[in-house]
Amino acid sequence: MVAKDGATDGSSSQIAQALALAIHEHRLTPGAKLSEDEVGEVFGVSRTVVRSALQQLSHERLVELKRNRGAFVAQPTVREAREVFEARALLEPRTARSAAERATAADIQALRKHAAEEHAALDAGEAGRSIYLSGRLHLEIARIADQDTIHDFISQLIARSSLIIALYWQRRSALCERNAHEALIDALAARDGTLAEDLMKSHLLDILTSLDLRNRPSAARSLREALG
Amino acid sequence: MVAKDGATDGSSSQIAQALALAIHEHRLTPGAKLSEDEVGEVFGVSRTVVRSALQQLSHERLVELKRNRGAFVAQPTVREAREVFEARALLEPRTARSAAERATAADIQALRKHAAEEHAALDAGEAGRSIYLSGRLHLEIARIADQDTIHDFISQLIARSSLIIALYWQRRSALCERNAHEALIDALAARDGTLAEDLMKSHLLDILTSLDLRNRPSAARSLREALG
DNA sequence: TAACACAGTTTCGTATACAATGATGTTCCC
DNA sequence: GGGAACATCATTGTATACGAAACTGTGTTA
Repeated sequence: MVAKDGATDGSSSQIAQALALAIHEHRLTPGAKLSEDEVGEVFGVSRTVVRSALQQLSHERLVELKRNRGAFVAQPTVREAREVFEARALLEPRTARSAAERATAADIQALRKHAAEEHAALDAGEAGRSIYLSGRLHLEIARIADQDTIHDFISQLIARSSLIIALYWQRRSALCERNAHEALIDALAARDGTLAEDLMKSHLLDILTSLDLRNRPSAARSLREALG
Repeated sequence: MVAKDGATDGSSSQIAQALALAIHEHRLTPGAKLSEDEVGEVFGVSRTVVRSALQQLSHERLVELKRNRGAFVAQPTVREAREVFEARALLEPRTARSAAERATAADIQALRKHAAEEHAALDAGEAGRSIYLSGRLHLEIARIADQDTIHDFISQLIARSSLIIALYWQRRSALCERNAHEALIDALAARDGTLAEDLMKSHLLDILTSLDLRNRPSAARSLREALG
């Protein structure tokens, strides 16, 4: 996969992507029901292809399929939240190191542009989009490391992180991100693999500790509203 | 998931599991075509549920779905082979350390039983089954570490490794496995996390270097023959 | 008033039918 | 005889239909 998704097998993958984006940007919140009929009507396809899309998302752990009950946007538990960041801690620091060793000037430029977009979204008050773009930055780093398999794993973990943040984020300490990403990109630009690895490690720890892993506030919105 | 797969949503997952087992044990070899009609006839279900099963397997990278062409048992490239073991090198050693720190007496006993089965299969000349059981041993270690998310990743990597071995294995050096697994279990039994981590790391390296990552011998067998 | 039972409605699970795409075999022309 | 265009066939992609399971609301009863 990486950059362009050449293997998209038509409509079902497109719908899965659209739904995933809506989830990433928190337009669809954890617990929201995804009725097959309703999704099918929104996208103008039959339930057959919707089922295929939902199954894809279920395998990425973005939606949960309950037998005879339907599909719902996943609600990661506290335990799952810890596990996801445990896995990221295993994968991303070493990947950041590889990325630092491989990054080209064009890569660095793309990363900076990405970070700028993220800041712009944050300044514009689009919190959901900024979180999505923040995840994309991590993914871009994984892409630079040029390991598709690990990239795919990180992709899934970031997607789930988006859900986790939606559930367990506490308002304060929203600005730590900015400096962290800047420093990371600087390390990559300097080809300093060790520094990049350390920064990524502490960055992930920062995110984890900024979560409130006790209670679970939630808010389900309707599908049609989220997809407009 | 881990041990019992409570979330299996009925027939399609069962069929996916049956096909996965056939692939693990090399009764279905890389490149083999999985016709929807044929699979449906074998299992006595309609194409609808077969498609669902094949889609599951495609997400696990065990089968490749080619649009308008059908489903085929995946044929990992040399690059994919390297990537899979790269990912395993990132995940499994640290997981082995966690497992060593958590393993109970019952866990160790289960591991030894598992290893015994593996040896028995190897002695009985059931190469395919012994490879499958070898993978299961790695998976059991991940289960002991009690990290479902990482466990799932490792599960997928081991499944793909089975395909890689089917394609790139060279006959000689079949016995290194035996000692490696014994030593690993000993380290876990001794609660020596550092040793377990090191052993796992070198064990994975051993497997990788025992592969011939240049040419690709392959042999497709018919579906009905493999499934009896 | 609260709890239970039942029927109605909605939604999912699976099978089947039709349309579209790619593969195969044949024929015709050079 | 070789190759290209075409027709036929097989297989997948999608839609629809029917049966089954679960949720909802109402009415009855203790």
